[in-house]
Amino acid sequence: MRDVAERASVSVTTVSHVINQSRPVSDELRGRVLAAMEELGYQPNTLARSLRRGETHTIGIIIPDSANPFFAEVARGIENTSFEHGYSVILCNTDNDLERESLYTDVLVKKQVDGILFVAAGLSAENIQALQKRGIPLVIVDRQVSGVEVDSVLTDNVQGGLLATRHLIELGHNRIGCIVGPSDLTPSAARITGYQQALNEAGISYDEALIVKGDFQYESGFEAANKLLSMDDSPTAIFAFNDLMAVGALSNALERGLEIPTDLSVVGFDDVRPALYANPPITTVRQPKYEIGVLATQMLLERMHDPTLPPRTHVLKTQLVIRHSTALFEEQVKVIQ
Amino acid sequence: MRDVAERASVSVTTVSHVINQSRPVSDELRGRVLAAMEELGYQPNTLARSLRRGETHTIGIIIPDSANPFFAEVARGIENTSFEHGYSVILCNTDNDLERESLYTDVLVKKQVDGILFVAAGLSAENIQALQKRGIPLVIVDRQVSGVEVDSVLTDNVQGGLLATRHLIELGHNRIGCIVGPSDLTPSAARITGYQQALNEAGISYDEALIVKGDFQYESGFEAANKLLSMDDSPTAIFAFNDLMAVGALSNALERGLEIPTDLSVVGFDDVRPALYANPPITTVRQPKYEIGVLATQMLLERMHDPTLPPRTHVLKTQLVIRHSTALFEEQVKVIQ
DNA sequence: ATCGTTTGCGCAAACGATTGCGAAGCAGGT
DNA sequence: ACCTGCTTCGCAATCGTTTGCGCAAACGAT
Repeated sequence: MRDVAERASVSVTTVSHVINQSRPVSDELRGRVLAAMEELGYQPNTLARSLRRGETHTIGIIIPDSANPFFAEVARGIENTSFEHGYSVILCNTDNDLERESLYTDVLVKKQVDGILFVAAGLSAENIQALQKRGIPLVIVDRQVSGVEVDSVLTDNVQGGLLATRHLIELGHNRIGCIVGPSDLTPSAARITGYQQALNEAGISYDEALIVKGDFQYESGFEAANKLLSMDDSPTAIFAFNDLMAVGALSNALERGLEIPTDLSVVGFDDVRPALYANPPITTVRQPKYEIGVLATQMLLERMHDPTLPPRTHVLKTQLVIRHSTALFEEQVKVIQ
Repeated sequence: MRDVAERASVSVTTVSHVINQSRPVSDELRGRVLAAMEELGYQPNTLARSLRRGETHTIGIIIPDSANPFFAEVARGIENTSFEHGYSVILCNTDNDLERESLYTDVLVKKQVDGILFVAAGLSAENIQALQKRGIPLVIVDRQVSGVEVDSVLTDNVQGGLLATRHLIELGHNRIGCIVGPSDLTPSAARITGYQQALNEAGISYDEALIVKGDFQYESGFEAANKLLSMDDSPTAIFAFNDLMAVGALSNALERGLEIPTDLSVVGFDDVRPALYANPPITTVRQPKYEIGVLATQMLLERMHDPTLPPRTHVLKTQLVIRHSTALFEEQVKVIQ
């Protein structure tokens, strides 16, 4: 910058001001400065600027696993809109490990990111509160965290659970197996609520035996279905709380010679690609994953511009996507007869 | 830092030196400084340090699409080992767009990342050369780029193509459809070479009609299989150049009532989760995706430590993973008879 | 007593920008 | 001739570190 100033016979002050258009500069000088910058191939030093201005044009995203198709989509939404607004993103996978989440939040504050998008590893609010104490703009995504007032974008998981279960009930099922997620993850709890609500509406009693716990991975879906389908009075339909487990359940059913959807209906959650790839393609509850990322980023940008904003939370609706893994229970009965 | 110095009644110089252990400090003073730091909750300012030292402890990763299961795995390998070594990663998706790749390389140099992991968007070496000119440590991953001498970690795609095709040939197939990728991507070209080589070995003539182009996405695999399977003399086996297309091909075959592997064998490439999820699970050529990320990161770290190193390139072997989408052609014949 | 070595520490100049404050020049009004 | 107000610009402090250079005390060895 000093070189530019010298070459243009002006002060660095002036150079700075023509770069940032932060105060009027005569056409004469502006021209000289621009020319000098051009000739020297000058590029402002981002670090120095950040140090001085206290903003890095970088945001952090804290996420359980960017290789999980659900989060991968969300992350793309984030990365894309960040890019459009001139922000870079630092990727932080926690593997649902609170320790790692804590280490990464530390890194992000040290790097002075301008804001953080946060998918909590657990329900502990500690790391989030630490960030709030430091006044770092923050929006939490997908998983609710109690005990903090903070911007958030969530999906209506109760509605999602309702949609899936009602669909199955309308098809005539009344023994509906449920492959749930870890109990410390809020989305799972909410989907159970939706499930129960739908049963209530239909006057079907809730049977604890039909609930099997998974961990949102394919393998656990396979195992869970294995339990469910080897019961004496096995369910005629399975509602898995994400698509990966649904695909696992499907595999298990297929492996034991069941025909889908004739012998068993299965519905998933999320609408990630693997649900579409399956044979038959799996009926599922769509979450607007990419849009979640976009929306969360927009909220974060707004908060960064105006930290005094009152905390807001957006709750996005889900949508039932009917494919070919679900069918009328009557038909199944007919087939048996 | 000044506050710390004041409180400990020492100079900032000394504070700096106890922090960095960059020169001996008496136990007396060190104790005072440490105490002062503790009491004030002092944390060194990374930005200022980076500005001064000229290193950011940040690396950039330029990648076509982090939501693609293949790259997602690679990225996890990168992120993980970066984290272990105290580096953060800035995620840059290019969508195979050279323009966007160029914009992102600009961002990364401006942000003064210490190094870059680069999966080229095309075969243009321009952006890479720009980085080399600036002396930024760099290793390119997965896709070869000609015209530059640069560290790289690649997979032996010829061997991969060979493995897959040989497997099919050993099973008695001699009309093997091939769903290839975009011709400007080096891995695809190499796999074709492997395919042809295997045919040669077996004395099977190469039939251009059996080659259909896809774009590495599920849908294109579906379409390609559709072409292949509606030919008069349709192939008895299909080799798709990645798993996503293999799954697409599988779906198409299933949809037209074919039984897999009885009526048609299909093998994929990469060994991503969707290949395992499929029914039947798909035989595929495994690339050590996560390890690619790890290795590439290690190479980058080494290069960062010693920029004078001669350019090295690691070529990783692939491995055939036999699952249930491939079977003997004789059996198929028997079934028909 | 003198002399070279360590050892321990601080001053002040970088790193590359931004910005409050003030000065100079010039126009117009009295 | 003097004051006022506007436009244009530069000085120098600042952001929070690192680090070359120099100084002083301590220390054993001649």
